[in-house]
Amino acid sequence: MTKGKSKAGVQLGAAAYSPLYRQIRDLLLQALDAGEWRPGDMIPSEVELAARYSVSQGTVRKAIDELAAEHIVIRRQGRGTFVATHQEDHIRFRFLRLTPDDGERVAPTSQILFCRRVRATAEIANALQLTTGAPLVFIRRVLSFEQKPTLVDDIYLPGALFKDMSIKLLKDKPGPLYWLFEDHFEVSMVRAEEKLRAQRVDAEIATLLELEPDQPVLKVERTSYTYGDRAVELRIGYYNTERYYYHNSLI
Amino acid sequence: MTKGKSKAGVQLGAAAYSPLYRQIRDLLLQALDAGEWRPGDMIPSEVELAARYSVSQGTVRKAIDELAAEHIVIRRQGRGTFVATHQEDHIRFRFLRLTPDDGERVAPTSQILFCRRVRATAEIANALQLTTGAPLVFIRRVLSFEQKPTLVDDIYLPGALFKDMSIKLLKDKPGPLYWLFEDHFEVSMVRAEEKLRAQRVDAEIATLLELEPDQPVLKVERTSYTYGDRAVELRIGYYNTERYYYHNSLI
DNA sequence: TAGTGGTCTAGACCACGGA
DNA sequence: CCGTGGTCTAGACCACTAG
Repeated sequence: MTKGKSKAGVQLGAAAYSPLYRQIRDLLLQALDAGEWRPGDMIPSEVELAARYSVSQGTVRKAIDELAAEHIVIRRQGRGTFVATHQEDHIRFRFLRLTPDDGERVAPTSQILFCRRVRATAEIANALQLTTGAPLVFIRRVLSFEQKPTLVDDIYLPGALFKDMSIKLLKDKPGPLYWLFEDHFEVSMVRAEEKLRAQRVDAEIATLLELEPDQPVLKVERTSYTYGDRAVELRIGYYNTERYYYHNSLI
Repeated sequence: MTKGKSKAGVQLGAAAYSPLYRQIRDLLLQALDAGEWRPGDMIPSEVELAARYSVSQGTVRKAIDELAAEHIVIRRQGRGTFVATHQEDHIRFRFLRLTPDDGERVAPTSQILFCRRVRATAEIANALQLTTGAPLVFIRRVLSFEQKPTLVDDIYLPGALFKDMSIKLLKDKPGPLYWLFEDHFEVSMVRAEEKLRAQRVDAEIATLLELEPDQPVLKVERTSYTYGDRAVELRIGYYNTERYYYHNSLI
């Protein structure tokens, strides 16, 4: 791997050229996916990785730059590069966009209402790239800010990945749900797509959110993805936006 | 500027160290702000800029990389680097997040309802970093998808920057409003912050959106910024999300 | 074919954090 | 003090576009 003679040069045709640094990026992603380094771990230094893959440090650097831009990995000058975790507020609040009209952003408290096994409807199966009838875990919870229930989440997870999920497990583990997913199920949420709408709240959710019937709520449909762009969670949220708003940056 | 002896070395204290490539980035930003290159223009090549600022091509490259990441500039291999414009769908749909439940994403048609001069309330003045009572332009418009009114925008602009804004100008210029802003007022929108809530529609907006009274709508408060992180627009949008949703990516 | 951005390398030095 | 990531340079070559 000397003199700009890239690995890509070996590829047939010309369809799928990808630069060396992206190939390295993908190898790192595979290693992460395989659990070689876990959330919070330091990954090997740039020099080590360069040796391991027989490329220059600059190429490894560019590969890591991309992973850092996706928040899959976090660089800390003088210390090293670490696998991102949802324990850090930095990451956590990228997925929890509700922000108070006044006062500080604080972590909510979570109350698990149930954790059931169900079968995938056609719609859910489609979103999670499963077949209709596939086993699912179905969790409902309420998040409260300052003792006020503000958000109801209905969460659907592929049964195959979350085998021993239980209400006990959910109650034993404080902190963000995604931290439990990382730590206990080795499923790291890397990005998500959301669809937002304003809707009248239905009776059931209204009760949970202590709202009058027919009040407007923000409905948030989220599909979350792990390393290989694999969908591993479908989540329907109902947000009371009377004193909180959903924050978004257009960049 | 040879041998890693950075300009920053000259700075007093140590408070505000900024690497050379960021200083170059800021200089480019100043040039953009001054109108040296206009939206759609090609900026000088990396080699030229390197000569102009007496740094290596690699340093210019990194400066431009940052601007490209912010979508302020667009790189096109083999052609050059261009100042981004809101004419391109790529940029346009980053600011227009409404997406149909089914069917293709298409550009809406716009109907201007009025364009007035008003004075800033304390709240608006605060958002736009003006003083209370400062002159504003106040525009209301309706956006329709497939002849269905779907979105009402109330837009507040600093009068000083949009002196000859008029309903005639607004009606003469088709395409995105931000393109008019760029082209006629030399104000380029670079990023924005939004606050979203679900709300009952008020009577006035309901009529415009052809909705029953008290229907839920998505209220979107947007503050938009130009080059130097200067707020130059406040916009309150009311979205009918019955057949469209607001799309967001969590990355 | 010339000119642009894109990739890759090699090496020197800087800034930061912890032992 | 050392090891980490961060910056900067210089130079060679690749990929793409347009004339």
